[in-house]
Amino acid sequence: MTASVPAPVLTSAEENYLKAVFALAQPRIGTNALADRVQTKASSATDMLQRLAEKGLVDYERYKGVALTDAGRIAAAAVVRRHRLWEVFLAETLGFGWNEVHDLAEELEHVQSPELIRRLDRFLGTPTHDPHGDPIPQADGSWPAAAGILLDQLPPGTAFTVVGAADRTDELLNYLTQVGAVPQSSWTLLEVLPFDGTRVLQDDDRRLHLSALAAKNMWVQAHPAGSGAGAQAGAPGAATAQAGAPTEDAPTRRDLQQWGDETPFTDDTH
Amino acid sequence: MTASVPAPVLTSAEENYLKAVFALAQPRIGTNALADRVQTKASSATDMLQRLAEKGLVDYERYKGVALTDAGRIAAAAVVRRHRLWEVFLAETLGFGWNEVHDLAEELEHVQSPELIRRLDRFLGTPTHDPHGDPIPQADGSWPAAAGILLDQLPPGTAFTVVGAADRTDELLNYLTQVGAVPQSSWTLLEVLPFDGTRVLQDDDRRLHLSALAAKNMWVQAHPAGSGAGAQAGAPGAATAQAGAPTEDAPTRRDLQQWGDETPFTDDTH
DNA sequence: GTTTGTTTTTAGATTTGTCTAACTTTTATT
DNA sequence: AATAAAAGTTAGACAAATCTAAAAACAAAC
Repeated sequence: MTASVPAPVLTSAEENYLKAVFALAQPRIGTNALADRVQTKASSATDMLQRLAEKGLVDYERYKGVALTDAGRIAAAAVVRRHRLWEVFLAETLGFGWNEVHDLAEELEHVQSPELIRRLDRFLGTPTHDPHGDPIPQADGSWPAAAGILLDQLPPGTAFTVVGAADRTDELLNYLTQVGAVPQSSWTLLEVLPFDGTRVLQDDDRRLHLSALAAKNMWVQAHPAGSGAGAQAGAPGAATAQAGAPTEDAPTRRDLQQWGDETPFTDDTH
Repeated sequence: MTASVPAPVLTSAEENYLKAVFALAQPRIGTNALADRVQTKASSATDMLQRLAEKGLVDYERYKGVALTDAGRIAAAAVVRRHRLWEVFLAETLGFGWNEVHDLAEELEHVQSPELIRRLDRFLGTPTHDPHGDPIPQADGSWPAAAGILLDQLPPGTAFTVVGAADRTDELLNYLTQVGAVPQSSWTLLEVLPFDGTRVLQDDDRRLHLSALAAKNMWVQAHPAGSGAGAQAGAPGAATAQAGAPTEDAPTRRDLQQWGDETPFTDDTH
């Protein structure tokens, strides 16, 4: 039954543009930058912007770029919410690595059903952050605070848990996965080499050197001061791989207590 | 990232037509019947059939209807597999009722990723039948046998478990859901009224009258001869709603031991 | 074996989303 | 300010998927 699928309020293409505007429009964003982001040509972006403007989702002015309207911001947040919930599902429930979830979530996010998202959210234990540490817009429209701080800012001698990556490129994610610095893994920052800022990390059984650049792009959560070696910040209740359905592969992060308040909003809305 | 989604081998529309041909082409199916099924006009069906024929998926001859080729049969089974696995997920994991899963699965089935389906299948415990009792084509291409027999055929005095419905219309599913004759519920067939064939069922605490027509459209599995009152045929290991994610709503069936061998192939491929 | 009626196909148009190529506006440079 | 470069827009075309309207093929009935 093709027609049993209800006509979507927004097409997948419209949602993708909206998400891109949301991600890039600090105040406004230009046509070229937008086209670049959604992998089309500027002319296509112009067309779409005019359509979105007609629907009242963006504030568009010829030659002056676009910004989201309030309605647009709400619609975009809904798409981001769907995307990130699916990412959590793919990582935690199905065991995909954090470097594999994005593209699939990109497809799943366009399935239209508020009820589906509500149930998925509930099943996953109402997570606050996706496997990359990005905040998941909540059902009430609120945005959780950052999942942690950048490894960059952590004082030496501190034990911590990896909770995400500020840079979600395959290069970084694959690298971190390979060396085992994945979400939920715990380490101690032994020292910061004075020469180039390299971070020396210690695991239960491995020692790892990370470049300053890598450290600047890893979200971590420091363990409470007086906590022992294997302290884990993870909360129970969320859905991990289950009995009868053994999933191997990369582990992922879990919802953790909040931190600062300055949601850093690193441009990308994956 | 629009372009990060790989170009699909088949578009959603192509998959839908394919599924329809698969469902209806006993030997062959006419253009009108097909158009009817996919909710389009005959002219659109003609266009699409010519495209599918070019791709080698159907054997199409002007004015003579279509049949699937071997390649088409394989492709169609893959779509049906995806659809039914998602139905199981929606029902068992997210707690949707069996009358709600079809439309959503219709959207989810077009997400392109063999790995996703492999993991979903594993997570669900490699189920053999969907919430309506329809067989799920297995990864190796095999088709499980029917989930049970029709309530129609059950001798009075037998205890049984509901495992599906041969008619998946909203009318029947909603009705059965309302009276509690849902998948995994257990009953005893007390008697068949001689006048009109009404079935009298007995629950732990309720008595229920079902019309002969309803009985003819319910898949049930008889409990083993010497089993007591609350005997349950359900196997463990599959994924139901989990801790931290309480899902209410309708329960659903579980994989059960096989039965006959004549997979009845009731036309519809939902 | 024509005629009538149903089924199927063709022809032409429409919508969405895209493209290239050409043109216009804005911004930066000298 | 004049001009070159960059950014943005318009125009025209195309592919997918659909539609309506009209023509063609087939099936039956008389």
